[in-house]
Amino acid sequence: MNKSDYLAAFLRKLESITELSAPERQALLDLPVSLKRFEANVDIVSEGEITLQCCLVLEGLVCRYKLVNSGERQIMSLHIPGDVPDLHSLHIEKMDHSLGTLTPALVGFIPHEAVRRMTRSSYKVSEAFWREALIDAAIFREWMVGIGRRSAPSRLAHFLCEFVTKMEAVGLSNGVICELPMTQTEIGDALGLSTVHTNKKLRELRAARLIELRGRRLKVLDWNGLCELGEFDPTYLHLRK
Amino acid sequence: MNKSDYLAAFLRKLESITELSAPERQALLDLPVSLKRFEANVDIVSEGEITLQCCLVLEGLVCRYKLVNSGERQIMSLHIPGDVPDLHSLHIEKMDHSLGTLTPALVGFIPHEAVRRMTRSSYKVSEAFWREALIDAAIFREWMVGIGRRSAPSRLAHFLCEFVTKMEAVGLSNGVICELPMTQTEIGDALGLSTVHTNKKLRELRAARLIELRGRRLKVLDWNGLCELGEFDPTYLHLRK
DNA sequence: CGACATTTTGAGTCAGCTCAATCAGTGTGG
DNA sequence: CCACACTGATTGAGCTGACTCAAAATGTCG
Repeated sequence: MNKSDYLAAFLRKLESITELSAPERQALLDLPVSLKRFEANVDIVSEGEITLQCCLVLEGLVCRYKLVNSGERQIMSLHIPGDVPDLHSLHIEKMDHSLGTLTPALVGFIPHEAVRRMTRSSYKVSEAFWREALIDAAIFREWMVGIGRRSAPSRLAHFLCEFVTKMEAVGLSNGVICELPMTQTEIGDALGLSTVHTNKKLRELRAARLIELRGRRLKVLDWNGLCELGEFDPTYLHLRK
Repeated sequence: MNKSDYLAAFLRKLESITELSAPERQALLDLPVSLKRFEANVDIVSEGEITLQCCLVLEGLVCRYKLVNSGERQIMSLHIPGDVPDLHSLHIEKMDHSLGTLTPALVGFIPHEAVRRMTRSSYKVSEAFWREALIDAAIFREWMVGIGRRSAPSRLAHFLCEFVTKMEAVGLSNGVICELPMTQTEIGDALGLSTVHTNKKLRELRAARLIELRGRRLKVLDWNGLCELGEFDPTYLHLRK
């Protein structure tokens, strides 16, 4: 795999939400990227840091999180290959949260400098990135609604629907089966639930024959049932097609 | 009050987060705005609509919300004079949530057309708006942490700290006293709490001499105590100064 | 003075939490 | 191949923060 294969994941992601012209695509492929591997459960960028580069997830699963004083963690978003989870650092230098790995990961770093040069030379690219930030925000809102107003089983169902949909959009799932390399504690941290409760409700989803979940592998047995339970409507993901 | 007085609120808001040059300021003041009044508790834009204009809050309090099937509401953000709560509609046409008034409000509408012309002619303005969207997202994240991982009293305290801070940034509070024209039901909807529980915990904050809250008027008696209880750290608001 | 919206209170219930084991899967070294 | 260590999944037994229901008190405004 060479550099443009890596950037291809990024392109694929961008094109799942926006249309790009050939020169724009080329400009993106020409971005300078330096690669770095991380093991599982380490920070890529920590809260409070000032960054001079954006990071691009190439392999693995990455999350955005914050810790509260009691020591509990809230995971605020998940990032799969193709995502640039800290594009916002381009305009907001100081991180108000951390970015960490959930699995071993391969990450590409692109200097702000280079990204800014590109967004300033093409308003199309600039608007594509802006749009990407807006979709991120839409996902935050949807999670907020879930945490604030949905029951644990519904939240769980919604979470799984969203994950499969996002994985499918970048070709990492067929819509039925995908890798879900998170522990139940981590899933709970994303949904504002305790580990024990997450376990019990996950068990119920299996008992209801909505899903199969063994080890890191998720299989959706009843997509409609899962969507209904989670009140999942993918509009907020604003995917093309 | 004439048109540029209205746009001045918007400018003030933008300048609380970004620096603008004189020509940029002028271009913003030249934007075409049409005014409309709304009574309390009505939608300005509803979920599912496709919009061709951005709305600018000039007077009153506006919120972004979503309803879930059980009929419960989650308020996802509050918008005070100077805010453009649906700037995102510029790049995401279909609303995935509603925008409604909490009080009678005066709203200005600016055609997407005009905004887009301006953002495309000045990358500074474009980046200012982008930055604004990123700050919105940061606030969503912070609310998510609160709803997911903080106790009711802590959430309440955090909410009040944030509200006063935002009001102060646009000159609508002196940091101690401000209008908070929301019912306890609405505050609960913003925090993912029931009305009754909101009432009881608010009462506790008063009993602890942290705040005074009568009618629509909030007075902070013990700012440090309130911040501590709410674990309030304003970094995520990314205000200048 | 109504009529209506909002706040407050009390009582009882329950979803989700904590604590404390136990079980299962995986990897390691001998 | 087995014993041990470690991580993650599961279970059971309370506990409690937050919820619902219902009613009373208070405020607001034409």
